[in-house]
Amino acid sequence: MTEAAATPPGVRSTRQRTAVAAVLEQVDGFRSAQDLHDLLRQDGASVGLTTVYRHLQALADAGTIDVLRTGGGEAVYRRCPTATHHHHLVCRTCGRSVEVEGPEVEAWASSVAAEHGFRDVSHTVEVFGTCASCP
Amino acid sequence: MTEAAATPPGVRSTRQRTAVAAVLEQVDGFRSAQDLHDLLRQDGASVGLTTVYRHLQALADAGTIDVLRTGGGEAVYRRCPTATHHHHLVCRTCGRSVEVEGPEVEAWASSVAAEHGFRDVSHTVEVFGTCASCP
DNA sequence: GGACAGGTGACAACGATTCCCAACATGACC
DNA sequence: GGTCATGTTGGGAATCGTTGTCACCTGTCC
Repeated sequence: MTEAAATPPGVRSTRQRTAVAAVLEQVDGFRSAQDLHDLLRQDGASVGLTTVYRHLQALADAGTIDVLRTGGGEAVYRRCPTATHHHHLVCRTCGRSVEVEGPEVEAWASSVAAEHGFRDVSHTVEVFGTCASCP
Repeated sequence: MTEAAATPPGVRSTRQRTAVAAVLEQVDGFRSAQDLHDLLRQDGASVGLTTVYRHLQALADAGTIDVLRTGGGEAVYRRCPTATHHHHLVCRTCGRSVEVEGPEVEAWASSVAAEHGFRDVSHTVEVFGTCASCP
């Protein structure tokens, strides 16, 4: 798999690609592919579901958007302002999410992995809760 | 559906229930429901896939086993010796997993949540890597 | 204008999980 | 022991999110 920079040579900037990127900018919090597809429909930008999945995957591969798995196994996507490595504090009720950093968590993960002889370490850290504006 | 504590009145201890619990004791590391189903078949204990799912869910609800979601969206289950809250260091290649504790992570999660006004906080922290015995 | 490369989208296929429902096992009661 | 009520089981159908396929479309370059 080759590293795909933002619109590398040979990748066209089509109406659909733009529409998917645009809808991700508009929404706040994590949304499923189907949600985004519906939103696109509502906006009048009719884009096929397959195409939505394709672009989401490309964007995720490029690191432009973040992907999370819900408890139900559904993938949810979000365009994050922060390009650097970070984690999320997600509201269980409204889906709103806050980007958070945790240097101590990064340090803990590496030290724990090293301690047990694990290499090529990656980690998933997500915090779920109910935000202040939700009952 | 009633809340199922560890064998509450009205819940029978059937052959299938025992078999599912037993196979979880035998295996090391996280296994998918279908894997466990296959293992049961191999052991001669024929249990329906539906039943396997049912018991895994019940055990997970009761907190007896831990559930993780793989990148592919598949749920994997493991019986953990440690009853207290902990996290996992999982080998990407062989699936072997080590239970780890991270008081600093717990502290970080609560403080970050509090800082943003989130209540009823839970978190998922998993560390993936390649273990010492895998290439 | 024509050829070409890549993008698109309707639909089929897929894998994991859940639903449904008839058959079954068990314990309680007579 | 026989009957009944109730909870459990399991096979297959259904569902859901996702991916693959393939004919068609669109922009670009000559």
